Amino acid sequence: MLTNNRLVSTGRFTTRPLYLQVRDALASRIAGGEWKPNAAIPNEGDLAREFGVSSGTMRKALDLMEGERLLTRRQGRGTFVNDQSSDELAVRFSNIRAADGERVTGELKLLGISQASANPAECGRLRLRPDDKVWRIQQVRLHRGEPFMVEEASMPVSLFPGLDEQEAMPHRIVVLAQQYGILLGKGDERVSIGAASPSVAEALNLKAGGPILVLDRVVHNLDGHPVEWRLGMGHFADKYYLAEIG
Amino acid sequence: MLTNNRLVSTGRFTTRPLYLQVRDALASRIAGGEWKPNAAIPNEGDLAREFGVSSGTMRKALDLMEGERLLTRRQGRGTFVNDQSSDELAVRFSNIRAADGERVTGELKLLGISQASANPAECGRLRLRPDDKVWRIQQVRLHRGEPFMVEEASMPVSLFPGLDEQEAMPHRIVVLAQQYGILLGKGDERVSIGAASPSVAEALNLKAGGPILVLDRVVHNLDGHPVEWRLGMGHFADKYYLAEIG
DNA sequence: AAGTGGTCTAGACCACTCA
DNA sequence: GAGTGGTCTAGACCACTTG
Repeated sequence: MLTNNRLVSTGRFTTRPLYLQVRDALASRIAGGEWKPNAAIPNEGDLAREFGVSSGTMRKALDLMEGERLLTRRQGRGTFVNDQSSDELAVRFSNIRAADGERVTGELKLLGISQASANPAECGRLRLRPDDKVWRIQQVRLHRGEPFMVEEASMPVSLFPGLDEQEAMPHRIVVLAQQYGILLGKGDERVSIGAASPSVAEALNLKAGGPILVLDRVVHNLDGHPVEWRLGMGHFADKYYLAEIG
Repeated sequence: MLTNNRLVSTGRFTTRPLYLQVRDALASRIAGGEWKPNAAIPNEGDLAREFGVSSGTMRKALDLMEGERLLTRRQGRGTFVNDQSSDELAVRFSNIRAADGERVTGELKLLGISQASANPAECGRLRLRPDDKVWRIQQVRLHRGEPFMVEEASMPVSLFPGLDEQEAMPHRIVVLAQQYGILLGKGDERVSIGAASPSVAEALNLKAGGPILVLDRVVHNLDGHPVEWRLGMGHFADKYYLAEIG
């Protein structure tokens, strides 16, 4: 229970642990833009005093947020808000590697964007109802000038209002989410074998019907609600998909 | 610095943090079989007293080990050593799912096991030298009686001495590691498209040269050293590979 | 009621960074 | 030398499980 940056527990009912309430309050400062990317935030002691909790509790909240990739703490320097569009973090949902092990992100070319009512597949993957609206974005990803993956992304319009009116629309969901005050958590990606459709084959200079990898990815926010569904299709002749497991 | 379950810091040189020393000591009790799978271990206070640290420090060590999947803590009940061969944990490196989302582990059929000097590929993936010995194991994985994946695994003989003399050799690396006192950490898996070799095609009832998924996986111990390299090959017509990302 | 882990406190001291 | 996060202590109280 949170009132004016002061956290209280009624003592009568089971309350959300203090350190989680603190985390929520701090996270909303980041999401709301009150604390900007790369900015230093007050030190542990000051924050603890401000929220009326012990420094141990504040530390637990901050440690948790570091694990959620919202903050970076550096001994002797301070605590900083992570910039989700930094080189390091912007690629965290891209798991394609070149043969030499180097991460392949490539550049994106926008093919089209449109708005529609969610189809059954989108309803299932994004947990929407049939009358909910989605953005649909088609893109091609290039590596050294060569197209290697066709992408079809869907996002709830409710989360990204006015997306098509942006002059320079960012292509990465990570950057987009930061702009719209959405804190991203984990995603899951289904990798399977498919056959190149004529349009995919043409875009990637492949033989129609030939084998391709299909990357079916859903990215969630910190609460686990779907934010983006993306279908990626490519041959990945001299590339591989890298998963960390265990 | 650890002497007779008593942890001391010299104060003069930089020492490994206490909670990490405690973690190492507790982990070696599990690896060494002193604490058996599913057994309850002493409570926080008793352990803290035994090691001469505060309960906060002991808690930090225990929390860390819970994150490493060595322990499970349950409020009101106690702290328990995880059984790595339990249904829940034994499958943690298996990421194949059926079309309905159900995890597919299947049964393993052993085709052969042999010992050899590590080839260049094994040296690279397992960080061995050319004169190091490896076990090579060939298996086929069945789902509802149907073979769907051919597996070729390599493991350092130094980690698994006498492996071929076991009467009932366990197939899962997780179970094997627990028997040999190896604590597993994370793994990485490379997923790519390949073509079915004649032998693979025959084993799986596929067309030779047809597209298959190749799963190239290395499992490490808690220190990050490679324990097993496995190549899995299959078509996965009605299955997909699921990766958790972010 | 007894025992467990989970939360929370209010400090101390250390290691690191930077002006 | 001042300021930061990292480690560590020695408790208290709460929530949960079990006999």
